Amino acid sequence: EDKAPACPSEPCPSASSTQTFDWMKVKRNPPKTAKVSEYGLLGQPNTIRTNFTTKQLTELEKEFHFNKYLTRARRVEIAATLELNETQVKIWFQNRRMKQKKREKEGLAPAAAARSAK
Amino acid sequence: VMILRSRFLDARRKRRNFSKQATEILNEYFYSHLSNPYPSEEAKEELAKKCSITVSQVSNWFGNKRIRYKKNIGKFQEEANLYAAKTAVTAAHAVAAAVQNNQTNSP
DNA sequence: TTTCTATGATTGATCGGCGC
DNA sequence: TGCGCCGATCAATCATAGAA
Repeated sequence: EDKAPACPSEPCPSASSTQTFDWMKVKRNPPKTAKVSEYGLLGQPNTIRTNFTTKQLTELEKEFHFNKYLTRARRVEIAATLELNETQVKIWFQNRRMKQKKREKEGLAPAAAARSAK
Repeated sequence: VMILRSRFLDARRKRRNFSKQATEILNEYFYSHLSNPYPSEEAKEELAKKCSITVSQVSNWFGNKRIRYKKNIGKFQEEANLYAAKTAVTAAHAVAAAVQNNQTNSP
């Protein structure tokens, strides 16, 4: 499954014992959260991770407990209220749902493990 | 910038390093699959069991390992050689076990 | 004890695939 | 052709454990 000799795209310039595989070259494109303005020309837009404020997170969390999924209207409303992009709100909910699922999974496993371990 | 970095005293505060054996197992898998260190869900569960940690922790470990490895390959060279030699013998086993986990590889 | 490094966890955002 | 979601992953950062 991974020992295919023809997979690596390159042999690797100077490796003493290991080569450079494709996964080591993977590069993510910078966030599109950019707001062209503010910087006029260059000055790297928002190529960095947005740091949500406690207020924004509190509001998002509150909304999440009310509804796990957002409607377009609600998304627009929240984005405006919290001064975030609709995409950021959408992504936040997406990540939040995954986090929730992960918690439920981690929350039940220990119980089952403890039960079977008894 | 007092910033509310406080972040609710995250859970990551009381962090515990994994046992030496666990790290040993994870590294063996990582270096014996260096061409594609992406364990399948089933492989993660198996590793989690062997290491006595959760599947999420296994995922975190591989995520951190991959990023840090490619960030500074040179720094891991010694470690890579160490495990490469150590796992060379068990490589056949790893491959055999991996055969059942057909991944998706398309350029 | 203080400083620096190794490492586990968190999270905003990206990538590829799927369904509509 | 496009959008939202899922699952996995990336990448940067946080805070601590451990080495120096």
